[in-house]
Amino acid sequence: MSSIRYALLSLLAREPLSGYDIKQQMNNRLGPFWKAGSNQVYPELAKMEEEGLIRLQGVEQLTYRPARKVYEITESGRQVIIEWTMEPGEVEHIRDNFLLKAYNSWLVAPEKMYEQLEGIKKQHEERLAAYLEKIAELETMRTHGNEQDPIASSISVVEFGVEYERLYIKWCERLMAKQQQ
Amino acid sequence: MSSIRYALLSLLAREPLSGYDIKQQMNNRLGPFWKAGSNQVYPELAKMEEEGLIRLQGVEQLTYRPARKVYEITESGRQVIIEWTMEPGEVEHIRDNFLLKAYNSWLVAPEKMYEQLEGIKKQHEERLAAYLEKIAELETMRTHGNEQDPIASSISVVEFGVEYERLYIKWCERLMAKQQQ
DNA sequence: GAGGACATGTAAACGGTTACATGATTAC
DNA sequence: GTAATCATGTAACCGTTTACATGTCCTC
Repeated sequence: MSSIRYALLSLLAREPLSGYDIKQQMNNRLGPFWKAGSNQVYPELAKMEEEGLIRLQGVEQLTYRPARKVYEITESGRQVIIEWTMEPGEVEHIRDNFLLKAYNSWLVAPEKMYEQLEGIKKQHEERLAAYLEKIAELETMRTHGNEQDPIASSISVVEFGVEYERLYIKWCERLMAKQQQ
Repeated sequence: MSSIRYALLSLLAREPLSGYDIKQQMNNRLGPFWKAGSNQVYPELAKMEEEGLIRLQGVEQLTYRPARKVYEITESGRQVIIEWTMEPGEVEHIRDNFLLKAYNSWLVAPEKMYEQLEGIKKQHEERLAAYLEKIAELETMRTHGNEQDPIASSISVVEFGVEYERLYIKWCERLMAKQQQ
């Protein structure tokens, strides 16, 4: 699938960015959705430039720092990402190690499992708070009544995250109650 | 993390199994949660046997077929999986390509996006039905009032799946409504 | 006679994570 | 003086996916 390529094009379809910007957007802002390391971002940008999907928009040079290379998407790159977005795909499977731990809960003392659940629940509560904040921020930037607004798409994705975290928290609470019976 | 090792031990903690059985359980029954290929299962079983985490319980030989090697967990393996289950861990990020497509929905015609959502929703509805069936099946096997019953743990995990699919379906419906505005 | 189930395994390719390397500036 | 930020990139490793290989039995 090489999903990293599509992730990069998805971001560049919105605005010109440098490799560093892309890493920041992925790891800080939309962190829990996708992540990427420099080793994936920089070589992939180089490949995509060769293939004409993106082009160097400009280079910002400060003497004491590596040149900041800002890329923009080309018409060809836009077509590729649009095609991919419309392409039908298979649903993927949930991959979460904590579910595997829950599958083993019968093996451990209920008090121990309760502690585990408490810790995981807390982490999901933090994520939930971060997503809600992110949505509030995005709402202020939104062009109302325009569903072709990229901000509206961003909000939809983060809303998924909100619902996911709420589900996870509720599920933890239900399991915690069971450990106390 | 080498989560494949923990997945194998989690299954073997419940009952003795062959490599083939394990693949079946992962890819058919609990499919959408974890998957594994033969290239992961067989070498990992061999390594775990060497390390004394599992042992060969017996070999069923039919002349016309490779010998069916059934493994059982050892006390040492049991300790390893219990330790891991109680070990605190970081929450993982959601990795789902369709969310990336939704992030790009502003790029495509609303009718096209509607079709995409319809297809994905359908797939999640099928999964939901399969999970509900699985739970009904598990409920009949359950030892009631015993939370140390492995079946109860299985049910909890599949219940997570149920809630996840319901969330996904609702989210698709909300987005579909937006495409029609 | 074609294809799937059973049952083990290997090989090659891909994708992702962690760590390394450089080097000046700024903040504590 | 220590650590973080900015900014590019490389190297080594690990885990996963897909395909290949063998061989018989059973069903359509």
